[in-house]
Amino acid sequence: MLEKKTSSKTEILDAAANCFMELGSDVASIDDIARSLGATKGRIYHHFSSKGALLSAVRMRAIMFILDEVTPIVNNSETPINTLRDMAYTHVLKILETLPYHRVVLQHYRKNAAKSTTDYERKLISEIEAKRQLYENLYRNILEQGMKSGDFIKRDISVALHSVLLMLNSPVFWFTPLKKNQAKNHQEIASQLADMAVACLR
Amino acid sequence: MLEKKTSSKTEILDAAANCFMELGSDVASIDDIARSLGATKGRIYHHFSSKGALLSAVRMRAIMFILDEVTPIVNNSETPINTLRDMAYTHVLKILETLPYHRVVLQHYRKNAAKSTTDYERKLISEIEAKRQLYENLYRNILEQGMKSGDFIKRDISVALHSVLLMLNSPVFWFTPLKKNQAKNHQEIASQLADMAVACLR
DNA sequence: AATCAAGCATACTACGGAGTATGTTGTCAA
DNA sequence: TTGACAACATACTCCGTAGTATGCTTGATT
Repeated sequence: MLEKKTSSKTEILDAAANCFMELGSDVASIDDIARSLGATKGRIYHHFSSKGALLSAVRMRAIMFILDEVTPIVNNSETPINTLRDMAYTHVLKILETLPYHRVVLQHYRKNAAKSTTDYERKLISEIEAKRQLYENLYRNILEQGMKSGDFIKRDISVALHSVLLMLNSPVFWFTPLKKNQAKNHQEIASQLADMAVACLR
Repeated sequence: MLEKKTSSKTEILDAAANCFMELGSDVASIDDIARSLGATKGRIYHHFSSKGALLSAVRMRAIMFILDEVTPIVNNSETPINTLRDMAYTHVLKILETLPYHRVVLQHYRKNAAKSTTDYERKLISEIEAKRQLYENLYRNILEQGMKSGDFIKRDISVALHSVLLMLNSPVFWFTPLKKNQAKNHQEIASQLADMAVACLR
């Protein structure tokens, strides 16, 4: 019964991610999302208190996909280069698996403040921001560590950090899913991007 | 009189770029833009036939900023490495100068199809896409040339191309203008990003 | 068997925003 | 000086959409 509920919720989240991705989260209406589910508004408002809350749930889920996969990699006492490469590879692979969610996230990379948001929605947004910071710091630490040890060239930490992270997110912009050899294709892209990410730091 | 007209138009474009940047092009209303000009809708609709046309004008202006600066660099018979570095440096510098416009562009990197667009607006969008393709090909040619000559590592051309271009656009995401040492700051960022762009290809 | 709530659907309201129709002012040309 | 047009402002209309209030159905519980 609890599983029924969460499965219905994630089904809504998946549909919302797709609609937000295709039309943009401002243009896509709740009715659009409901229609893509073969349902009506009632179903969505039963699970989410507002459109902003639904959007935040999509964004949070996107971040947690990545955070849950990459966090365990950090503490394995490898060299900065190998650790970063592992993180980058895993990041790209997971991005490609859950692409619609991350397309939505990138729509909101800059546009933080909507026109009218409630306190509750602002709280959700700040929670998302906290997770994003957490994730960013994983990379910041590795970069600082690598620059200190001489594995990486010493650059402005902020410029390097953002550039690398954005490069790892680049498939969100251009990747189009194919049917054939999907897994292999994903791995190849992840491998190349991980190589480039490491390369641009040396 | 003609100058008066174009100056009023570019003034509107600047205001639109700022509003679109801050609120997102879907949320920002024509009234918002007019208000930021101390004017009303009438002024805007006198110069632009619709909101979509105004948005397209902003996007087109953004691309032309860059295209006009970078295109002349290509044909100077330098090595691929030096040419690419020059292109990248110029690109970043111009991006930083005209930041609001490019923030708007990036909001629409994926979201091509709005909900209801007229034929005229679709024509504007296809013209923008053509310019974007033109610009992309400048880099594609240099990359192919450099991979052939051995200056660059042979990678998937598409992956490398998009990654480099996105890296050069990365300040659009994180850069916040300061008052102090602005020009110097711009040049330093451009230099670092150009270095990284070249580095990740070797 | 009756009750009750979860999980929706249906039918409404309210409002913001795009677009339009029309009015107003300044400027230049004949 | 007048008429004509550019460059706006003002005052509307109309429609889509977020949100709500309420009704319906089904399965679990007592």
